[in-house]
Amino acid sequence: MSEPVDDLLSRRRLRAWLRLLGVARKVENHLREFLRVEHATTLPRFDVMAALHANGGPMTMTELSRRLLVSNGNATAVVDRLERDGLARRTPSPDDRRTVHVALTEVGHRRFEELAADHAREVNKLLAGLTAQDLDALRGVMHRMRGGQG
Amino acid sequence: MSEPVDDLLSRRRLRAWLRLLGVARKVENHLREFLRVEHATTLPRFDVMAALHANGGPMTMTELSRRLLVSNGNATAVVDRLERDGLARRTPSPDDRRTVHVALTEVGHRRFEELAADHAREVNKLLAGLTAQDLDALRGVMHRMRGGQG
DNA sequence: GCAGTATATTTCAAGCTTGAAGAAATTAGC
DNA sequence: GCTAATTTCTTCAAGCTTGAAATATACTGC
Repeated sequence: MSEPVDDLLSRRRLRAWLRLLGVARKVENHLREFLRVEHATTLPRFDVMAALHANGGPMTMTELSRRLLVSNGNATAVVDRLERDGLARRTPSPDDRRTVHVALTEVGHRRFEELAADHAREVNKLLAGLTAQDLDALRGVMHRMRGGQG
Repeated sequence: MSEPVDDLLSRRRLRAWLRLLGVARKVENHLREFLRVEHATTLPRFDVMAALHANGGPMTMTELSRRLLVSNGNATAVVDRLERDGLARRTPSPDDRRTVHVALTEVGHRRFEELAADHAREVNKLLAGLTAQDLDALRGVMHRMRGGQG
């Protein structure tokens, strides 16, 4: 039940994945450091705030965890801390008493807007070497990569 | 000290990064699940074993943490668990009493070889949609992406 | 040799993350 | 309406991860 993986293309795919992962981690580490030093916050917090901000209205915990590709237990923990710091707020859903609506507070929105601009600049700096052609190519590759899985 | 990031290329770079991160997380989550269900292990353990296996001889903790782009405290923790499970072994360096040499045990090597083959197959499956041209393109893009940072 | 500096590792507190189990509410089938 | 299955969220234990402090050793310049 396991054919050997030794043809050229397979090997190249594995190398490509390892390379991709390495580059992604390096960029992620850089951004984590940037958020910590310049804005005294963390990547998970930023991700949650970004999702809530982008969504316009409030989200349920499940929507949030699915969007961010993390477990629901994780979403609970990060939102707990954002709420503790006054950046997010939970309100019970009027329609469904199982669900909670999470949204940024006014302070949270303002805070995120500051963060987002700097974050975008930093990403742009890190990816400054990429041309429009690179972005075109990457777009296609990411699309076909994502297609491979459910 | 902060120019606005609103030109087209900058915006595309940000979107490309978010896309890349999303795809990488999805693949990573899939592999994590695969390792857990099929092999009762975790991605960090796999990464450490892979580094030790690939290196041939033993590595120091610092070499290991730099290779994997993680903190030294993290390397300590994962190696602790691998050692506890009899898969890795620490031996004091004869040359430098500050450093430790970490290596896989015999069992660790055998275990990793089983894992590695399956892991490679799984990656190949996830990336099955990528052609040789995609891999060429990705290679260039990753190279230019990495060039952007220290 | 000594003082100061740098390096290697571990320890620690805090936070992140997961998967499983539990509590509460909704939905579906009868 | 009742029961069973499903959904939503939280809690929990374990593990992962970080950055900083502590410890121990090695190096460098006098």
